Amino acid sequence: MGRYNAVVAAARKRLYLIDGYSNIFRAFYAIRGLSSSKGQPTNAVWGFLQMLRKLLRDEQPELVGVALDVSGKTVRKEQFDDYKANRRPMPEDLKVQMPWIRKVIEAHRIPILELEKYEADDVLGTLSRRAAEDGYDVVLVSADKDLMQLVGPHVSLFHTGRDKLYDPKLVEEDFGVPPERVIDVLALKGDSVDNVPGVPGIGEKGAVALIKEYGSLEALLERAEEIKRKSYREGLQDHRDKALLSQELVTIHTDLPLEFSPDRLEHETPDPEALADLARELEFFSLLEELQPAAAGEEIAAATPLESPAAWTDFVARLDGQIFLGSVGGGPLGLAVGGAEGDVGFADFRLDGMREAVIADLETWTADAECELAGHDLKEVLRLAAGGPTCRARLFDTMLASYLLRSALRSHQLAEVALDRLQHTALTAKDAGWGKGAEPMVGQESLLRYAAEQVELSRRMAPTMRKELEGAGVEDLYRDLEEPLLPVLLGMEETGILLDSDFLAGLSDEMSAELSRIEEEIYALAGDTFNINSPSQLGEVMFERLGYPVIKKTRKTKSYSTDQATLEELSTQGYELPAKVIEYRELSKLKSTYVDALPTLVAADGRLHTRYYQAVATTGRLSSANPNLQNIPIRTEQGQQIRKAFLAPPGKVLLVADYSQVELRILAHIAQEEALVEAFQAGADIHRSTAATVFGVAEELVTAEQRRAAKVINFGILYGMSAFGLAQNLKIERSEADRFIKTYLKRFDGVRRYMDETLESAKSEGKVETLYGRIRWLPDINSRNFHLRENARRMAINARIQGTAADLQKRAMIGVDGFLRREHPEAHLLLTVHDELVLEVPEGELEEIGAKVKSAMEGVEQLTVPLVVDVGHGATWYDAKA
DNA sequence: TCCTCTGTGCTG
DNA sequence: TCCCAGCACAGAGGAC
Repeated sequence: MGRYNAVVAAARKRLYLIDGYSNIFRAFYAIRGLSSSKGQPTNAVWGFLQMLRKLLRDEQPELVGVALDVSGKTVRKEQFDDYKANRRPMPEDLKVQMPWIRKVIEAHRIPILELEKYEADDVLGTLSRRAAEDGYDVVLVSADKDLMQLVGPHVSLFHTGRDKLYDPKLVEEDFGVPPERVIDVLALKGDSVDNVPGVPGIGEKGAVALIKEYGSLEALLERAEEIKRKSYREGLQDHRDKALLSQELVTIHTDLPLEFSPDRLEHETPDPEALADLARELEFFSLLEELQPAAAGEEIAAATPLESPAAWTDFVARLDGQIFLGSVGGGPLGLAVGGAEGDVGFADFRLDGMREAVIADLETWTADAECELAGHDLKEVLRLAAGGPTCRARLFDTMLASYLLRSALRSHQLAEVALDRLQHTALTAKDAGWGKGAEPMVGQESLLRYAAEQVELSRRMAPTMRKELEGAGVEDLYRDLEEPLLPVLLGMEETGILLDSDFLAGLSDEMSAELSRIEEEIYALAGDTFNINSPSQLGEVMFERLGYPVIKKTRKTKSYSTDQATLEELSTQGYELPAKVIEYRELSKLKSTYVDALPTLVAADGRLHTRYYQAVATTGRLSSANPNLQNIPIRTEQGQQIRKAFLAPPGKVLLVADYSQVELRILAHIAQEEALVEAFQAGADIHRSTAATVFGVAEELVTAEQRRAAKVINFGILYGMSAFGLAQNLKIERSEADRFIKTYLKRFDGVRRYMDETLESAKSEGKVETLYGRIRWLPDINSRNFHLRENARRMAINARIQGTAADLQKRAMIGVDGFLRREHPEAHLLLTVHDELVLEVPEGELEEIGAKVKSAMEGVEQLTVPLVVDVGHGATWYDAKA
């Protein structure tokens, strides 16, 4: 008999009943700020989807269903008028996600369980009872502990929030009473959200204790006069009816007119097509990636291995029209090549003479103005042709096209763009055969597949992208700015800048000595040694061991903040250690990030070759990495020393040219702000002039303090700063900051108009544009989420200004590079730092080139205000400051 | 051991 | 609710 039962028990099938709403609400509140590029909020859909997929994967249920409420009046609502009167309406951001959540459930081929006029809880209650009776093991999946009342011998509750599976024993352990008494506790304590009155004065603790003592609500009410605690006794005697009504309200019905039909609930595999559609629409890229292998796209054939230089020559001879190229591997290892259609060939540079043959053709092609080269990230292809040649060929780079079309895409790497536009998951370097220390062999199938993609994916995207560039009105920007800039950047990277590593080595030793001195002082003050570089250890020392007052906590992990502002505040409060830590931090930052790191990146020619990324910054700026030469210190005396390590070689000097106040000039121009325009035309000190206007004093009477405040306000305006931010920055009251901003906008009416117009057009078109039509999309500008919306507004204000400055700088670079190549072949552009250019020029040509660079930069565009460029020169970057 | 996240700080 | 745009470091902790 026992044995027989065991077999039956093991054979019981498992039915998972998912409580839709409680899981959806939980997902909605647990995940914040997720939305598609079109502004559709997706947090609840995503969270619910994750929960569902995890459940299906981990539990492999045999039967499954999701219960949802049907909108409209329920039987309960009719019976109890006040019931759920307090329940707040579903947030708008969640409401719009409900249709998608239904689609998610449908795509998984899971039935939605709902019954007109009944609540989901009652549907769950009824089905779980029937299923248990019919021999199933039921698992309720919910984040709502009210469902504990349904738990029984064959019904358990999986609590999604706590990740716990409740059987009757665990319910009693965790909740305090067995499942059948859960309603009594709920009835006593009430629930303000659902407007269940309960008994006044009795909370969860009291309710559990009372039910434990008396056994049930009925017994409790009967023996109410025996209760010792007065408030409980009187509460129960006075509100007997409320308690009974509450019990009725919290009781989940298990007797709805509802069939339990197991056939319908049999779990099927999800519909991959429907899921992929959904993932594309809602931009769930990681899900899409997961699905791709199943939803196989068009196969991409492996590249044809070109076995010899002769095979290469033969292959390329048959190409006419556009030539697609893709570099393969870091070295690179080889080059993939193809025409507008047809096979892709792969030239492996490990084959004898191959590299030379390829480079010879590349040089021919780039020199030919009739030739059209295409591909993704062509800078890496052209790098093979020695010395960054004057490129005359037309270049169609799908990376740059993607950047102009959707600057805010996570990245513009081939894999990312292909996923976005072709829904194709590209092979990774690892797939191709690269691993730790290993590289794929010549002719290896995986390498040939990977190589083919480098050309094929770009080739599939190119024609549509061309049309889109035209449609979006950014074709000129591509042709006149980004395309000609590409070879300029390549030239700068290949030239590099000379670094004095010995000088830095000396600096490093001095810093080491200084650091150990400060270190000792810090340990003495702390009473022990610890790692000063560790924010968590430093926080523990200061706020726990030494008991300093906590100034603020960090955003993500809520640990003690130890940033500079905090340390400064502690220091002004008279603590000695924080000031030492500031000193230590400054020095150790300079040492580790610059003094010690830069020499390790010097190439064999003694020079640093940074990379410029043309498709990274969302505003149109360039970024620099490996090393980043756009953040070399300048603000402190100690930091400036590092610039002494950047040198000109013998016979040459460094020339530095930078735009003065370019962003404020652009603001004056775009906003047509008369007060600013006049100041710039008069050649005034712009911060002083702003101070005079805002504080209502004569320019010569502006104090240093007022000028400093005006400078902060001027920058704040460019960034869309709030009164809060300004107050924090100037360390003044919010109300005072508010007054500053109000006065500023009153006096600078054009700026106010500029802001209003920018926000207005951003709201109606979902984007803003620079002076040259560069687009910044702002999907969150109309979001109902305050944080997202305010961020988008600030970006809108700033993107036009910063982006226009970037456009001007890029134009200037193309102009300067052009005349250098024609007229001063020994001079080179080396660096660009947003509004500054650094060149290396022969001593004898210094004056002439300086004048030409200045006029090229200043004349790059005719604005309402003059563009002013300051020029300086010297043997080092330090000496060359303008 | 490698990788990712976090806090911090450098630039325009 | 915390000012735009980047890159890189050290520490910490989890995956392998």
